[in-house]
Amino acid sequence: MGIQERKEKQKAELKQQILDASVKLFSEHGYNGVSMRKIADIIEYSPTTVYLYYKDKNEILFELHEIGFQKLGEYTQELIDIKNPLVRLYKLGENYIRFGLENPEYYDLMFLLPAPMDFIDKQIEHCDWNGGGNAFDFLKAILQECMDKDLIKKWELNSMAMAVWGAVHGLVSLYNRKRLEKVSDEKDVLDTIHRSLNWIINTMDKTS
Amino acid sequence: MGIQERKEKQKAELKQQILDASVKLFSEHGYNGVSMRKIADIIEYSPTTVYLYYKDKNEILFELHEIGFQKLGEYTQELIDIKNPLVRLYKLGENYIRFGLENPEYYDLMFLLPAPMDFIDKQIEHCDWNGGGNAFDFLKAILQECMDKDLIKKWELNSMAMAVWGAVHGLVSLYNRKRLEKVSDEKDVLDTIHRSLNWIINTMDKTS
DNA sequence: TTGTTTTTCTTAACACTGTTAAGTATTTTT
DNA sequence: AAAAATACTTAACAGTGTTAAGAAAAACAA
Repeated sequence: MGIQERKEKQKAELKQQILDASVKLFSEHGYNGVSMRKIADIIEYSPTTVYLYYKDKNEILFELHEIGFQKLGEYTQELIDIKNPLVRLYKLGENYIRFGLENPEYYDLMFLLPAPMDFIDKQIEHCDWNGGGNAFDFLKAILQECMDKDLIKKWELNSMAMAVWGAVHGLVSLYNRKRLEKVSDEKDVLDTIHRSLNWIINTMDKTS
Repeated sequence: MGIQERKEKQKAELKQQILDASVKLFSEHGYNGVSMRKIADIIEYSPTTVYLYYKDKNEILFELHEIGFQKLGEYTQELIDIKNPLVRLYKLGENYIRFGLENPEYYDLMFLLPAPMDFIDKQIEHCDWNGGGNAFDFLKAILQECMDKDLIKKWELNSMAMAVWGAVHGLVSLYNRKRLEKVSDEKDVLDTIHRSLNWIINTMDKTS
């Protein structure tokens, strides 16, 4: 059935076009720049056609949030060949923060906005948060290695990982949402953020 | 001029009515339940009248966010007579987290949503973030006392305070935005959050 | 008391938003 | 060529924040 095949290819192509249009709008005008009607304008179909390819707007935002995790992956790729796990942890923190500050809109989608999680929750079939889960596992593996090599105090892994993630996420989100500049000298907030990360690693470090 | 006086009192009363209606809507239906038209419905005036008392919606949300800081203050009142500053810090963290989980909509307004900060930034007259500033100073004072009493390692105060705030804020916001339950066992996420706080304090504690 | 001015409030509109029921074109199959 | 299935659109619902222009009410002056 060559026709069936061709039709499915065309459908996949249009679905990709919709996603491409969404990425374009999202990159150029951020979260609020993405609307069903604007997507429809770009692909030159009516707004309702978009709903034939994506269940709702949340599904599109979910796809965008996945792209965000791909980008975050690129920021953490280079770390794998750092031998000392505590140094690796420090660099992971630095790159996580850098990703968050350089891609605030993607960061919002990944960690701040309800939309992508709402999509996951409303899925009938079981659907995990793979992006977040993998990133968290990566962090946990480093922390486990730090404990194994006796670089940090032993502790229940999950809670320690959540605290570390919470700390860097807290810094990024407070900065992006303009809270830090209101309580600290506006000129060197960025420096202070990095000193914060330094303090965290330094305080964890058993050998220091 | 008794008339002038009475008119100003009436104006103040209507302004308060608008705020009361906003609080009611916010408490019952959250952030998305507050709209200019719904406020107008409750006070039984036309939507445009609201604009004669508040510049825009952001100003109303700013007022609500201030009420949130009052509520947070109630959560931290009881701590002042805890002698050991490290224990006080621990209890502060506990109560901050409890506030965040018990009042997620207020928490959003105070630390997550752009609206109240947008209002501050667009004010012509200088306008500080008093709520946030005071809370941050409270935290800094405790940390300074910990350093003075040699309970924790000495460090530049601002960055340490930002790291601690970032950590608890990170935990609260990741939980409220449904990220933690996706990477950790859903049943004991709350326990894990508290173990995270324990780890932070324990890791800071020089004497442990 | 009448007329004028000032203050207060409303009507109507603009330009959007996500989403859906119902109907039209187009394409494929019988 | 007729029937069935697929693809797409029109029009509407029910909202959103905000503003220009005009009406109603109250206060002041003659």
